[in-house]
Amino acid sequence: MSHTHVHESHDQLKDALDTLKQTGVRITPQRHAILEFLVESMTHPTADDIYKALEGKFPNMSVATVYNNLRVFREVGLVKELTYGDTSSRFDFVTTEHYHVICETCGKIVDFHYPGLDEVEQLAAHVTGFKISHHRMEIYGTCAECNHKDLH
Amino acid sequence: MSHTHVHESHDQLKDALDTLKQTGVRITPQRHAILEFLVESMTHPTADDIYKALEGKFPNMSVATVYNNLRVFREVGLVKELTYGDTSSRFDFVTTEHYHVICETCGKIVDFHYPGLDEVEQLAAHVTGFKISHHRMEIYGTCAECNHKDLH
DNA sequence: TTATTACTTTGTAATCTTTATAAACAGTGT
DNA sequence: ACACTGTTTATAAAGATTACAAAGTAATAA
Repeated sequence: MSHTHVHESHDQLKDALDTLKQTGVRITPQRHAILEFLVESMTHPTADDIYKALEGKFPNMSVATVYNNLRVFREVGLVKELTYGDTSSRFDFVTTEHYHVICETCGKIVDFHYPGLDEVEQLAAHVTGFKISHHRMEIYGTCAECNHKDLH
Repeated sequence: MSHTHVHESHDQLKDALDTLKQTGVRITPQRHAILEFLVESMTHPTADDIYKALEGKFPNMSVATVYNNLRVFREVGLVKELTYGDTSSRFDFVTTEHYHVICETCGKIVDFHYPGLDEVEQLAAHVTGFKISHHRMEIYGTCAECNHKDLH
C-alpha cells in the first residue's frame, strides 16, 4: 500500500478545508468534525447519523447545525445529497465520479466506478432539446451477504 | 394516427383494471379514478396533485386513500414511485421502460427512451457480487423554454 | 334474504424529516 | 472596547407520509 493511499483521507480532509478557506467559509469546530466524519465514513450517512455520531464530541450541537453545514458543503461542491426512496437524504463526500449499488434487503450502499455515460446525455439532449448538465444512476439488487441468508 | 394509438390510454386503463382483478384487488370508484388520472396524466403527479385533481369528483376522499392506493398499485407493479430531490414522491404509471429528463429550472419531467444499460448492470454484478434486479437513472439539465427565458 | 366476514374509506392524530426564526455567541477588523 | 458579520443553539413550524380507529361497502356463506 502506497504512502499516498495511507494518508488518503487525511489529504481529502485537508483539501476540503482548503476549499472552505478559499471560498471564505469559516472553519468552525463543528464544521471540521462534520467534514472529518464524512471523509472517514465509508457509509453514506443521513443528517441524523452525523448528528448522533458527533453528540459525544459536541453534546450541545443542534440538528440545525448539521443541516445548515451540509447545505453549505453542498453549495461549495464538497458534498452530494443522495435522495433515494427511503425517508431521509444521505450525504456523500465528493471524490471521484462514481455510481451507487444499493442492496434492497439491508440497505447497504456500495460505490461503483463506471465510465461516464456521455452517449446517453448526448442522445437525451438531441431528443428533448434540453441542455444537459449531469445525470444520476443507481443500481439495485441484493448483496452477497443477503443472498446467502436467503438460502440459509 | 392509428386506431390503436387513439385508444392507447383507454387500453392501458383496461389492462390495469384487469391486473387488479387478477390480483384480487377490489376496483373501487376511488381506485378507478386514481388509475384513470395516472394513465391519462402526461405529468408525473405527486400524491397531493392526484388528491387535488380528484376532489371535484370525490369531495370526501381522504388523502390517506390516495396514499393507500398508490401503495397498492406499486405493490402489484402498476405504478412506480419516483423519489427525486424535491420534497414529495412522484408517481408514474408503468408502461414501457424509460428514463426521465428533468429540468432543473422549472421541474418539468420528460420521458426519454434508451436501450437498457445491461452492460452496466452486468459489470456492477461482477464487481460488487450483488445480484442486480434493476437500475434507475435521471438526466438533469434545462429545457428549451427555460434556456430561452435565460437569454431574454 | 340475512348474517358474517373481509376489505376499504374516511377523518384525524401522530411521526418524521427538514426548514425557519430569534436569541445568544464568537471571530475579525477598526 | 466597539461594531459588524457570520455561526450556533434551541425551539417552533411546515410539509409529507403513516398509523389508527370507526364507519361504510362489497363478497360470501348459511
